[in-house]
Amino acid sequence: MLLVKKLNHIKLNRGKSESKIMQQSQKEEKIKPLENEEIILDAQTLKAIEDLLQNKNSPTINDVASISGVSKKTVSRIINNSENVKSETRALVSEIIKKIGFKPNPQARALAFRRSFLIGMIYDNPNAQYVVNMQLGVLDALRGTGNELVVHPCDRNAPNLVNEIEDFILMQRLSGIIILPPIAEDRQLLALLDRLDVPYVRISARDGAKYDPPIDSNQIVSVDKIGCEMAAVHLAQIGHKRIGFIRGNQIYPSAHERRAGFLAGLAKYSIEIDSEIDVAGDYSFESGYEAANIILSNKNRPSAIIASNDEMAAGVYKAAYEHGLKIPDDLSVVGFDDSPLAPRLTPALTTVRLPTRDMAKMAANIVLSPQSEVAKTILFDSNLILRNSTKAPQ
Amino acid sequence: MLLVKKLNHIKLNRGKSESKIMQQSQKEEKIKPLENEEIILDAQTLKAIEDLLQNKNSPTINDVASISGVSKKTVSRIINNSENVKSETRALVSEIIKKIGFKPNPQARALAFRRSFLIGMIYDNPNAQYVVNMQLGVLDALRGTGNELVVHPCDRNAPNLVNEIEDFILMQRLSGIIILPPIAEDRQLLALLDRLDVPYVRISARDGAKYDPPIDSNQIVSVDKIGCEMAAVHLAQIGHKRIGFIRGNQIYPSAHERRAGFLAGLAKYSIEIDSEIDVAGDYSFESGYEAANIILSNKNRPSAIIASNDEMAAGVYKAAYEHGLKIPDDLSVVGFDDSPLAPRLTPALTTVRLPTRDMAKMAANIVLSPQSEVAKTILFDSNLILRNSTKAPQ
DNA sequence: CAATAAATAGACACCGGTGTCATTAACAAA
DNA sequence: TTTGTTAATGACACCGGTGTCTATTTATTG
Repeated sequence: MLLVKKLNHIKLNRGKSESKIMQQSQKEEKIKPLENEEIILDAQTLKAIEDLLQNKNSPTINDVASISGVSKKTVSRIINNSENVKSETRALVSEIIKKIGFKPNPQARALAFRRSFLIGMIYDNPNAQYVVNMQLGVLDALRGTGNELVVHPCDRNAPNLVNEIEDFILMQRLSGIIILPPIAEDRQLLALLDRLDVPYVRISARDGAKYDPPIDSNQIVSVDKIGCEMAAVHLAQIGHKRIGFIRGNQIYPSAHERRAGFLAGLAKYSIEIDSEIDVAGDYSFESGYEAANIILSNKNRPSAIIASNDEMAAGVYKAAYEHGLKIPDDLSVVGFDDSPLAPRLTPALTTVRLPTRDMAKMAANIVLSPQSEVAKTILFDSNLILRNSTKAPQ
Repeated sequence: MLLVKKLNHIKLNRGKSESKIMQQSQKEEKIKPLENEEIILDAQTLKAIEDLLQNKNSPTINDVASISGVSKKTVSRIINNSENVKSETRALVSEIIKKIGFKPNPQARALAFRRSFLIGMIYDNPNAQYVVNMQLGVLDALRGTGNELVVHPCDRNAPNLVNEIEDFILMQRLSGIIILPPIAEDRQLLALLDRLDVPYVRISARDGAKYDPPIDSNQIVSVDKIGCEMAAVHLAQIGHKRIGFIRGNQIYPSAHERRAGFLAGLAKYSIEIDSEIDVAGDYSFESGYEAANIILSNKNRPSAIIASNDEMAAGVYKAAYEHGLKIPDDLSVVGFDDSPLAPRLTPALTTVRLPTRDMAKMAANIVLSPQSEVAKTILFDSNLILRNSTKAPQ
């Protein structure tokens, strides 16, 4: 076991002659460490650490520097894992940093780096569970990186939305931005983000490259289509021949993707879509209720309904109840989102789950990592969660 | 209409003699403004502003200072609404600040002020809607104050919870903290907050002063009791004589308060509580389901059940369904929280609403305002939301 | 072994504000 | 007019880090 003695204790800003003296004494004291070195600090250093810890203020980089006997720039290099630091120096200073519990001040770093180590999450989404899952996912990725999450819900209809968000980003000097649907499709906002030169990731239900004009940015895409296709296939497999569909709000890409999945599933079983039971909705409970009323009043009532989200599926439950239909015996229902609502409905709702939290985590990781030139698109599959709201038709 | 000319354009850090010259020329140029003064800048200043706006970087306090011809300290005073600034100076500099769109850099201020203008929200709460409402309420209060919200969900069972939160607070130098239940009752955490000397507000369902030992801190208290009492009174009024109750998790004060409200309501109608239908739950859907099964299997089945939250009320729906009981005809149900679930259940659930968002807004306002010595307690009443899950017994 | 290059460390200015204290201006009282 | 007092302003250090450039060691090479 070898020792690394602390370098020395002289003041900073010393003159040249002093500097030379230091180097000499240093040479004498120091012993080169092997692997698995153990750092042992001398009594004087331990005393200095002790004294410092009495102090109520949290230690600064200057404290570390003076105790270690190096310049604060060297400490800075070690904090930031920069190159060109001798491994012994690094080991010693790291030890002292740990001993005195030094944590670099984020505001000071922010000032010097010209960015805040804050990640902003911008959204206007009514689904609380979705938003919370996204926050949790981002925090999963941020943990231990020294970054924090600043949430910024907004109103997509506010006239000065773009300006407001610009102020937010510029003032806070955000290190990165994650933007959730539906405003992740807002062209003006995306133009702003491109202009501001802040790393950002869009979360969406459809690949931006497929738009016209295409959106060229990092994005996390949930493949909503797959899940809806699985739902349709599931219903067809257990014997349903006539299946109603309630669409989402058409301004969201997700609505188109989900319906496309539904159609794809039907196509596999050569079932034709009947426009009379393919009804518009807007993702709200009420619209689901109304759409279900239309579908269930059809002279050739379907034996199953797929709703484009769980809210609307809950509306189907209400309409079924009023039509005297029992779920799943008289009517099978499938939702989308696997919201907290789904398992709590009676009977529990079969639905499609998106890996929301994982998507957000991935988004944050991309924002944190050094940006490559080409925009990344990462796809996440959705999948079907079977519960008790579907059954073979009678 | 009178004019305020800009003071002058000399460089900062000028010598004394220069300084005198400035003052003289200033006297000649300046005209005292009346109320409703209109600020007119001279051509030279406008040119300087023009030049600055070409620059891509956001303007700094030095830019404002040099254009206005005052020191940056004076600009600082104006930003912070300090005293001892001549009203003309203030008007002029404010005008220039507006013209060039100067926004003080929060990180620089944070460094100098030794606090970050970030408000932390600390919680471990599974109810997404509750959390999101709290966030929205806090943001309502923060808007326009230059503060931002940093969210910090955590795990109440983590062994190093206190240390982790201490690091969070100290490193980020939070300007204030809002802490949500249930961890707003955690004694260790509260001890930490007291020790750290950061303004914080607890949100809770029971007045901390009533604890033993009492908690002495700013707090926003929801009076859960009132709402439950109203629920019990409502059921009694429409004729229910035998009412079941499902308790919440007893580690939360809310559980006690809600049950106390229930008992108070019964007492008003001289209804006695039967311990056989006063069943434990833990706020989860499953526990509600199981408790309801116990209650509904009672030989003397009650005609109504009050559940301590909506989740458990949804569990009651499931149990009722399985017992072949129709809500509300055979069984009335009342929940608590007015979660998004409540109106989406079939039939829509009568429940108690807490003014969550308003509570959070108030909490944030307290955290932002200069702290008085005495701890504030602010009460918010809950109230009953009537929907379709209650009906006179048959 | 000297000459040269590469690795390591430090000095100093700077990021963009605020605190403290000194200085000057404005105003009231003598 | 002079003096005393308060209002208004500025100079300068400082908050706690990083960037740049220079100086010093150490390693490499002819």
